Amino acid sequence: MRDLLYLKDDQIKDFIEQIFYAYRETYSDPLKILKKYSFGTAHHRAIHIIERHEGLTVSELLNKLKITKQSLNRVLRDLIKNKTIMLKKGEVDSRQRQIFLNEKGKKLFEEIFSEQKKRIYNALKKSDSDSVVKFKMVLNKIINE
Amino acid sequence: MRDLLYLKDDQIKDFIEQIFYAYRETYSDPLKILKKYSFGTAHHRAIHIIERHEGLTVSELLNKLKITKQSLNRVLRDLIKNKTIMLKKGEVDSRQRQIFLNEKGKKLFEEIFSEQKKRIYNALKKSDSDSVVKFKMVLNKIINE
DNA sequence: AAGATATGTCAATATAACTGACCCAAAAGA
DNA sequence: TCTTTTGGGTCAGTTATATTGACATATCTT
Repeated sequence: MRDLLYLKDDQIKDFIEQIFYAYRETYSDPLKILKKYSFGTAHHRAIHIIERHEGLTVSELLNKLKITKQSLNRVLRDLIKNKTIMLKKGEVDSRQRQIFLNEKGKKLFEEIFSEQKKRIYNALKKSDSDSVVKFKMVLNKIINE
Repeated sequence: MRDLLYLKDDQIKDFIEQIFYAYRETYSDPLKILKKYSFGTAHHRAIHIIERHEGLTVSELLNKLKITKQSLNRVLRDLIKNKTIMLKKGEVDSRQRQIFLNEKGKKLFEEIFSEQKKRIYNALKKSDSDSVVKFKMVLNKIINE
C-alpha cells in the first residue's frame, strides 16, 4: 500500500495555516487605497464580485458573500452613496435589482486591483503554466468540496 | 512571443475571488464546534498556530497573526481561562512567555481539526500528488511575495 | 544605573458581522 | 381575483474582532 504523504495530517494542517496567510496577505495589500475612500474589506469584496459578475442580482451577491442582507445593505448603501455602483430594476423580474459598477466604480476597481494584482502576478510569474493550472484545480476542489 | 494566458488579468481576478472563498469555507466549517466553547475564529486561528508551533512566544504568535497585542490578549485570556492553553516563562529570557496547548487544548484542537480536515482531505484525495505539490508551491509563493 | 524589550492591561473606538421584527412591491399560484 | 411567496429594504440592538493610545512591570542589555 502506498504511503500517501500528501494526505497526511501535518500536510493538511500546513494547508489550513497557509490558506489563512494567503487570504490575509492578498486582501490586506489594497487596504490603504480603500481607506482613501473610507471603505474596508467588506466593500472591497463586494466591488470585486460585482466586477467579476456585472449585473448580478442582490440575492446572487448575497449567495456569493454569504452574509446577511442587513450586513450587505450597509455596504451597498455606502457604495451607492459614493456613486461606485448603481442598481437597475431586473428586466424579467422587476422585484430584483441588478448591480453594476458605474464609471467611478470601474476606476476604483482598477486602482484596487492594480495594487492587489502584484502579489498574485509575481507569484504566478515565478511558477510554470502547469503549476498554475494545478493550483487552480486544487483550489477549486477545496471550494466545491 | 508567447501568450501567457495564465498571467492574464482575468485569471488573476479569478484567483483573488477564489482565495477568498477557499479561506471562508475552510474556516467556517468548524464554527459550530467553536461555538460550543464560546470561541470564534480568532480563537481558532490562535489554537491552530499554537498547535503547529508549540512553545512559540507571544511575540512570535503576534507576528504570525499580525494583530495587535491588545487583540491577541483578549483571545489568550479566554483560552487560558478555559484551560485550553498555558504560558510558561521563557527559559533563556524570562520576560518571554512560551505558549503551549494543555491536554484540554489538544483535545479541542483535534475536535476542530477533524471537522476542518474533511474539506481539504477530500480535495487532495481527488487530486494527484503532483498537483498537490504544485498547489503548495504556488500558495507559498503568494504568501512570500 | 539607565535604557530597551517583552508582555500585560485599561479605555475608547471602528468595522463587520449577527438576530429579530417589520415593510412594500411584484410575481406566482390557487 | 385573492392569497401566498419571493426579492429587496430598513430599524434597532447586539456581538466579535479589530484598532489607537497610554501606561505598568519585569527583565535583559549596555
